Amino acid sequence: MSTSQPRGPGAPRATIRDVAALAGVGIKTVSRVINNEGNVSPQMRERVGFAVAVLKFQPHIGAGTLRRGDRKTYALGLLTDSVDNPFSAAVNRAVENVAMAHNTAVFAASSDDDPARERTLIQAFIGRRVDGLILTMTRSDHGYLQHEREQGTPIVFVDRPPNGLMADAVVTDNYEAAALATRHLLGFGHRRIAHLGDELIIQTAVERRRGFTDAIRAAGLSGGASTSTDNLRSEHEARRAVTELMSIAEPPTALFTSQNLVTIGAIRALRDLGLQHGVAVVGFDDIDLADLLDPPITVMAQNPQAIGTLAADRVFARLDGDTDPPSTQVVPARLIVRGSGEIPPLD
Amino acid sequence: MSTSQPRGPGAPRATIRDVAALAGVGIKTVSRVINNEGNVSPQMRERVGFAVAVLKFQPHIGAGTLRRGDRKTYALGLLTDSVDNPFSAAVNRAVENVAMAHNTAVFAASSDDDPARERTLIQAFIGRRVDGLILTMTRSDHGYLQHEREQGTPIVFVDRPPNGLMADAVVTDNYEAAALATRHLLGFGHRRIAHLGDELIIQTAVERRRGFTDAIRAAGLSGGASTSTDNLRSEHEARRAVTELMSIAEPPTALFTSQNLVTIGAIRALRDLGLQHGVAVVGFDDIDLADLLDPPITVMAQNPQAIGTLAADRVFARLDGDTDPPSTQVVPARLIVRGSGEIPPLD
DNA sequence: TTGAAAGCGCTAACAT
DNA sequence: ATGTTAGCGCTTTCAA
Repeated sequence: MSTSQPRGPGAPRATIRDVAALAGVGIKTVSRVINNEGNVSPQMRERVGFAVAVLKFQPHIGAGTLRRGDRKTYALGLLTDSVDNPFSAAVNRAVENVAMAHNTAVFAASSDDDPARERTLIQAFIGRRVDGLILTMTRSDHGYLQHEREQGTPIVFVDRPPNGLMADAVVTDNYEAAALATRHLLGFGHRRIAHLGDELIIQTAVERRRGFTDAIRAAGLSGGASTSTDNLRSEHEARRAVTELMSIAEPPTALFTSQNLVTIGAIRALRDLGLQHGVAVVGFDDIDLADLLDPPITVMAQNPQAIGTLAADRVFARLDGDTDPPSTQVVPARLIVRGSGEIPPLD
Repeated sequence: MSTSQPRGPGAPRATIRDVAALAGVGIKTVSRVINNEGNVSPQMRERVGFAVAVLKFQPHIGAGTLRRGDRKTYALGLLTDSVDNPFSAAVNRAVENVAMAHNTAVFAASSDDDPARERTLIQAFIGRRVDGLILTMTRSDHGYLQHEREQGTPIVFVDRPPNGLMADAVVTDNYEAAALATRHLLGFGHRRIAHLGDELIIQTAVERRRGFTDAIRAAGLSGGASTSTDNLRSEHEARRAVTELMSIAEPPTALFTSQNLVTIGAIRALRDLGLQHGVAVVGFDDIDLADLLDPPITVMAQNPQAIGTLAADRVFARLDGDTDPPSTQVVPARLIVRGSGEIPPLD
């Protein structure tokens, strides 16, 4: 084991010039070798390769970016609500896989669905001249992105559509998926269903709420029978909301929880009350171990891997010169029936 | 909503020179303003600010890096096994929080515990001249990092100690935590305990296995009574391994599963066999919803948030000139007793 | 307080 | 097939 300590720089970092000097060639020849260009004799290639190895030369990608025609940084900016959220983490991994195949690194950042933080992080990406942006945005106006688009930077919105911008997007049909989930509950005879939703600053929360409300109306139920609690920002808030909800006079017999953390909070609340087998639950987003719970949780599952992959593919297609009009790709969600969503109403 | 499409660059991106020209000042003055340096009159500041706004000028951080004395890119490289793993995702988020406070962006990459991929990704970080590296490594030799350290780049190892390098590290005491978990099972009278472990290419897997084995030996049990199954690389493999294990003549009465995915695979296998209440389980790493399972899962929980925070703090301390000898910080793990680990042996 | 010139490490354009 | 020169957008150095 080495005992040397990090006492700051030892030998200065080798540059392309150092390599050229050691190999006794011009710097352009070194450039040709490290970029695998043609018109280099095998002997040259070897001499340069030797010098590169001796000096442990690592080309400075940023310096190349500055001079290169295409100005590529070989970096992407990915913004999600949080790298720590399982849904976003799956998107993140899918994006990384595609990016890696294109020699591209990924900056990952978490907005916490805070419009100010969101903007700060995007500016940071732009200042670093990322080749493309993959963004999960709040509903706040983000027209400020237009300028960056005009510079030619591909921008793809994931999970939620853009606001005030015509741009590529990869999303789930949240309205339809929520309506489907709601109809599933209606089909089992429920007439008092509660919707528990995320912050309405988030576009998908609005869509899911609409899908729920319209499905309830279409079933000919009065709005009063079914309720909606919005702006639940954490598992904790969801838990409290459900606990309160179940204590009212005629409590709901079924819950539609419109996001993974909300679903978990609701399940905890029902457990606390011993109602997990008495109240039906359908959640939006799949949850790890949902099948091992008692009852197993029925969910409307999105496909984050597909969403991430398609979004990254779109970015690289644009970088490769695709000039088709912006398009929105809809990734299907699917209902996974496990048990919690098939509990009939008690009364 | 705008209808313009992304037809490649419109007006070219404004540079510091464009701003200077529009404001009728020298570029150094613009530089002073955007970097908030002193010695600029208020009038100048405003004139420049106006031009910046008109042109929507965004300084090119990479260009500055090239010339600046400190050479900082204001970017960090974070390598974990996968951004998609809940443990790593929690580390990732903690690192991001610290980095953001230092105006620094985070490249996040997933090694899949593959030494070749690991090296490729680190080279990519180095080529981008990140200010610091936070790495979760396999046990493969990584002496090649020494050169980068000598260039002054702070490197902090997270979750697993470095191999062939004296360097900062932030880890859990895996040996002790595994021994503790094993003693917990022994305390309930188990004499046939199975260890189900991750790939031995991973240092922590080796440590946990050692902790298990030593605790078994210290209890005066013959090695034969307790078994170890290693190199389980997925939930699926763990599930199969446990299924087989339970079909032998004298099957174990307790399982120590040394990683989150392995724990989940084991739980599924026990369920399949209807043994979830008959065989004790203690898992390493906490699992979402572990408390809602039947039985709730007892785990030895690490603290990924603390690990990520301390690692990032260490990087920035080094960047701020800290020259203390490399140190290893040990973050405590704690046993969370929930039920599955307190099931007594049947025979 | 302000600005002109040089140069960071690389690639583009143009010799040879 | 190889090398020379200029210059990417900034900051540093130094002069005014």
